[in-house]
Amino acid sequence: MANIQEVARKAGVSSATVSRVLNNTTVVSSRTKMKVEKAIKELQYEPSMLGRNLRKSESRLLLVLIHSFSNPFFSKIINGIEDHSIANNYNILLCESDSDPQRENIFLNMVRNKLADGVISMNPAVDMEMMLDLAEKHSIIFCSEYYENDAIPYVTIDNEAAAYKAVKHLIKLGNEKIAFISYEESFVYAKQRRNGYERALREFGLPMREEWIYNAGGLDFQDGVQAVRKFLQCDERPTAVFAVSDTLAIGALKEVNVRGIKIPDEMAVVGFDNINFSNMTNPTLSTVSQPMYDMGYKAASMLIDSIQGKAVDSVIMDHELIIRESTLS
Amino acid sequence: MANIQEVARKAGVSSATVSRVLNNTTVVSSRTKMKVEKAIKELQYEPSMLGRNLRKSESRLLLVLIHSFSNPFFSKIINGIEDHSIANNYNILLCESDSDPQRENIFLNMVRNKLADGVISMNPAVDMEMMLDLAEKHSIIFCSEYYENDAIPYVTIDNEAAAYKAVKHLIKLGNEKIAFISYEESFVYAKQRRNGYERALREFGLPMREEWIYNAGGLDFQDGVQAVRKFLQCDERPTAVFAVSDTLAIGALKEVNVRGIKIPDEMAVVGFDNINFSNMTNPTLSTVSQPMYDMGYKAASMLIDSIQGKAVDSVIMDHELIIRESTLS
DNA sequence: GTCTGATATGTAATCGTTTACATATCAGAT
DNA sequence: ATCTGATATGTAAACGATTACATATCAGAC
Repeated sequence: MANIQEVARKAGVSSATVSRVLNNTTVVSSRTKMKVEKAIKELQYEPSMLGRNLRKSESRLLLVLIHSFSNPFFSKIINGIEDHSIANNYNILLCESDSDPQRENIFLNMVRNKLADGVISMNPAVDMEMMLDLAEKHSIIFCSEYYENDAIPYVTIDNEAAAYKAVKHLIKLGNEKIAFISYEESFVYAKQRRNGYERALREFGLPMREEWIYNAGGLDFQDGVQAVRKFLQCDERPTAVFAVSDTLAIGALKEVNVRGIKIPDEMAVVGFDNINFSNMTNPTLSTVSQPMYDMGYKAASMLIDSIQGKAVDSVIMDHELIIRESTLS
Repeated sequence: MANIQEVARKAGVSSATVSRVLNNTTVVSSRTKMKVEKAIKELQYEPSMLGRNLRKSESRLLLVLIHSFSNPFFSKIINGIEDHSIANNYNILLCESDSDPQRENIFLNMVRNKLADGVISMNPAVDMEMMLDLAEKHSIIFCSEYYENDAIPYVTIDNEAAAYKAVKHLIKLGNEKIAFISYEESFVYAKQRRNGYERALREFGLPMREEWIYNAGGLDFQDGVQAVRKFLQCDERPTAVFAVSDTLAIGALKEVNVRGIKIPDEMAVVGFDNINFSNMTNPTLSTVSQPMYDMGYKAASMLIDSIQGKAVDSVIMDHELIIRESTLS
């Protein structure tokens, strides 16, 4: 593979001039420019990013940490991240750290090792201390899940308000026994959603029972199925379920269907995230929609700003309650 | 940020020795080793991949091309790719080229520019000529979708046989009017699945009608919905549907449900891919399962072999027909 | 004919590693 | 005391770009 020196030799100029042609950085006379371009074509020269990256000491790669590919919630966010990154000549290194906790370390080493210029973390299970430490020398943005002080900028929604709105909607429909499918309340988003759930119940003077709260072991459909099985064993069977995630809600829907319980009359269900599927279930699922694409786009924009040394502020985006058949009589 | 020279100076050795300690490449006396490790710790030194990559002229990055994140079919494959890559000190650069055809060029430039050491393409819409050209100088593996000569190694399943098996299953259930939801028959996998469909019909002497074949405009749920609407307008209404993708089949299921048509008695449905969600629909979806994780794992293994100059052979993996409620009376 | 400033190009250092080759050191054999 | 071979370390040249600085060229003004 030809390098810049060979191109220079062939064109009868110096490598500096070739570089100038390549980057359009200074004026090069049109005659030399043509000579250089001819040489490039003849040698099928392609500039090496390795050389350029070393010299500029940047990789133009952004690390994106997610918990798991299998949750479709992330795909739209990633679309947003990717679009903005590519438009700014960055590329993304998508890393799933779910399966193996020590894998996270491998990934974060990439930014320490200059293989990535910055990080967008969407993984709520991330080691916060490590992130805080890393943030002192590198650019980090949280997306969706974040750390509850302003040490690291984030883009998210008001989870508490969204959950409150969802539960209030269930209450307005006449439900008084409302169950909650939670997940890992050490995660900020889960805790906030629970707070919203509790606030709504309190505000309307409704009972709050431990047995109506199921702490799922994961975010898979199957975990939602389990939750409903548990609820159906309660002495006082709940008449509505709010889940912190659509995947859980869809599993719940499934199990309610299987048991022949009528939705929403005997059991109303609301999820969270508005993933694609939520519109394809039977019945369709009411849910809270986050502006996923925009969140990703904004996070990427914030990260690139931060890499370039600009100050960035956290953002809280709008959410929306989407009412579908699972709460529509 | 400290570099290797500073570490060397601090430890009172040469940078070569530091490098040797770092890479465990030659024997270093335990006393020097300790000195070096102490210096590394004190300076909080982290070796720069940029320097290393340039020197070794490799990036240790694998480019993975997919059509779209939104099809969950890919997520398991990517898991397999990632696991094998990371175990071999590679990382993956996941690229979605759906939205923008010229984006593909940006991605493929990464391998020309040495930013990626090889490519796994799962994008059936990829520009084949460009890939063939690229394959002359770089390592490329196709996964799932491939090019029908052996110029570029691939890992896939026998799509024709799988489709045949699925349709035969519908026939055995007593269906004689079987519709087919296809998608872009310029894609090898779609064409092969159609061949399997047609072979089954022919073999059992069943009619094959143009109006029972719907060519979807995309792979979204909504496209499956459209397909069923079309089928229901036929003079002779089909009693079964085979779709080239679970996403299409799930859309079909949805629309059939909405119309109040009984599944599977009045309309049986079979999909393809066994995505997670296919088990959560109501009723659950019969489908063809591909060994997605293994396919990804194998593709990564083949690519790394190829990068290291080994010869690799294409692989055809096993598939399995999974029978669920949508074809179970 | 000299000077000035603008324009175009070349020179060489630099980014941070790895590694071929050279050299130093030392134990054990003679 | 010298030699040998093994072991440990150092020297310096890559890898392939970018860029500060120096220099060459030239048109126009005097």
